[in-house]
Parts: sequence; C-alpha cells; structure tokens
Amino acid sequence: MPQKDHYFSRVYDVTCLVPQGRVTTYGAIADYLGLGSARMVGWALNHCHHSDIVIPAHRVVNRLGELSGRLHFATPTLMQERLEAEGVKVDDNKVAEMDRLFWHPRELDEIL
DNA sequence: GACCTGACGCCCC
DNA sequence: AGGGGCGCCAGGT
Repeated sequence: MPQKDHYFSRVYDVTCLVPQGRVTTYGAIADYLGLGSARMVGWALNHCHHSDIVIPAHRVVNRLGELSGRLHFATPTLMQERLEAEGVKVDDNKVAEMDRLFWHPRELDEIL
C-alpha cells in the first residue's frame, strides 16, 4: 500500500498533462485530485527530482500566476526561461495573461 | 513526541 | 485594493 508514492505519481501525472504553453496552479491540482491540499502539491513537486521521468514543474504556479517555486530549480531563472521558451511571457516573476493561459485539469473531463 | 516550517489558498478586515 | 490570519498535511529538528 504505497499510498504516498501513489499520491506522488498522481501529482506528477497531472503535471505532465499540462499542455505546453499553458500553466496551472497548485490548488487546481489538489482540487482535481481531491486529495491533500495545495501545500502538499508543492511538497510533492519539491521532490520531483526524486522521480526518473522529467516533470514540467515550471508550468505549475501559484493562484496569482507568480513563479513561487523558481528558487527550487537549478538556477533562479530556469523556471522563467522554460516558460518563455514555450511562449509564456513572464513579467517580474509573474505569468502575463494568467487568466488566458490558466489550465485546469478539469478541462480534460469537459472535453470528454 | 511537541513544535516549526513549507514550491498554497480562502476568508476577513 | 491591499494585508494579515488560519487551515491544510507531511517532514525535519
């Protein structure tokens, strides 16, 4: 019953589903999973290096669109660089046009 | 085993 | 409109 590892996997899985050029929030992931809290999502992503697969953790920001996790990347600017490489404009550590680029995992169910 | 802290978010003033 | 308080769950000290 590796429930914890299962939770990790769920967080990683949802994070990998975020489309390129879009962003989601810690709260949206926690809301979609219906488990734990937004803090737990951040806690899980904090250990994403623990996973073998590459997690696009740079697409997860806080509800204001701020790059609150940027300091946990290899370099403080890596998160912003990855986002801008996908066409996401970042201004002063915040995602520009957050409302337009925000993606909720629930959209997957709506399409179906 | 109690206490603090954290890649958050909602409610209240 | 901006700022502060509290809940959240797990790990580290």
